[in-house]
Amino acid sequence: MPTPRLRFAPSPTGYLHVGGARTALFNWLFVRKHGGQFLLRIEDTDKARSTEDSTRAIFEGLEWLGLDWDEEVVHQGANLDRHQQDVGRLVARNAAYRCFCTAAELDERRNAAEARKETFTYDRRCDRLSADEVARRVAAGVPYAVRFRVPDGETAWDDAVHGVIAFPNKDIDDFVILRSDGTPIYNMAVVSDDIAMRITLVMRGDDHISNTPKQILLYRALGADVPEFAHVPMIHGLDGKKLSKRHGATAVGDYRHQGILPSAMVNFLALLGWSPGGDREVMSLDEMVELFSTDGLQKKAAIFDPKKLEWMNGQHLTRTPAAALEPLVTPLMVEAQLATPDQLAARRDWYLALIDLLKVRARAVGDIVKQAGPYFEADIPYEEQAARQHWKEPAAAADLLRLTREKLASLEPWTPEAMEQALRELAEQRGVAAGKIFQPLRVALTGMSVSPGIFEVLVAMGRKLALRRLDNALRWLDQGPQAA
RNA sequence: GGCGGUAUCGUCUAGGGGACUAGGACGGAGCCCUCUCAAGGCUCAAACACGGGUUCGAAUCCCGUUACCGCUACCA
Repeated sequence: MPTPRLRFAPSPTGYLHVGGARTALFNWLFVRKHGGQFLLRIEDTDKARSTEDSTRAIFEGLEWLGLDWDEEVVHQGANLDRHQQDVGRLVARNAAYRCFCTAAELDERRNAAEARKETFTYDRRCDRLSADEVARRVAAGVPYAVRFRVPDGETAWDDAVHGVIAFPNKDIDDFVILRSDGTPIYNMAVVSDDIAMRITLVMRGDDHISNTPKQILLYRALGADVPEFAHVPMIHGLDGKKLSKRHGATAVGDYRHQGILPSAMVNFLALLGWSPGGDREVMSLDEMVELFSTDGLQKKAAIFDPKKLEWMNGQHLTRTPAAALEPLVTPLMVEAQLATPDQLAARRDWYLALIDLLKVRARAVGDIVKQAGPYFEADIPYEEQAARQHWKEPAAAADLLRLTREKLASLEPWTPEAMEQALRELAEQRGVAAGKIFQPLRVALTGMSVSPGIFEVLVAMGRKLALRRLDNALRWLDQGPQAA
């Protein structure tokens, strides 16, 4: 087997779509598994729809996902000369011919055929023109397109995911390969570029299956080796239709901003249409490289389920070390005005421990920040629901909180074990369930009825801040909401 | 319409002639753990599209039907 050379060839007409990202991922996994090169080609021949911004978005998306590419990025638009030369070779070899039919004439004939409920196929009338006539029209400056003359027979290939697929050539029209303005049609440009890039395996979406016989015919006519093909399934939305804007976020950048980890995104995308076999689900990129095989590629379209992505993200969040999460979390901490980068850096060990404490309960990066407020200096609000439920009778609640404060103020050492012992003792003395101490304390400390274990909260908060929060809560309970 | 592709729980999938009473995961319901919420553990509901073959035996192989998807441009 020659060294594998695969490519990802997006059109820069929007942002990096999750479908494209997944196709890129499969290409990348194949190359990193078997060795070889993963190349990037920007199909920017459609100048009207291509933008610099979306090209950059594609690079950023791939980089974020960790899909690095080899060699220089190829811009299809820069290869116009070669595309035209290849068309010229096909005409010279008599594999293609000039067609003087205008778009308007073609439309008319197509409509007429449709009206008669017939399938329109180009009738090759221009292929029957004499050489003299063709020369005469060319000399006269009559505009022409170039059509590929589809030979008789059948075109088939052994697809790496579908097995043998065959098309009778009679069902393939003599398709245009060069427009009358001299620019190549998609199939022509792709084949010309894939030959030039020495691509050995074309792995792309299965919406290209019916382009493949045309492309194979082109390779052969050009005298080039035909590469292998692997057509991977599409991604659909929850309603079973092709994934589009109305299904919500479709750009990988959207998920990045929602707080999805790249490792989770890549893991989730890989499982949409590929399986390592067995029950493996949560995997790192390295593990996927290890396990990847085209045998595990699915034939049917997969539906994008955001719920499972969230779950997957939660899994990756708990497995990712705090030090790796920190660069993602810190900007959000700063944005939420909880602390400055310098303050966080000054007590990095404490900060990393806090991230470890909160990440277990997070499904998005931002969830860590949402829970982080109580551990920083600024005063906290009390959730109405929490206060109502756990501070039902203010006087009694204040009473218990005061005793709790006393215990904590003098507690030595400041450890979960000591805290637990002291507070359970208190509960016993007062003849109440331990939860009757813990829950009101949780509200005083965090303002919420949900948090990590209460002793973990106390440790992360530190004695000084914890006592201050208790004092604030007591003032609130004694004097009403205004006093806090 | 023509051509091509696909078809296992709601969703992602395991499965490649007998190990299938069809397994796992998400989501749903419930229980356990427990100071709350997550996490974790356990349990439950939930699928081989349909019809014919082939075979001693079919989710697995073949054919047809149906449904869905794609292509059918001087779009990509």
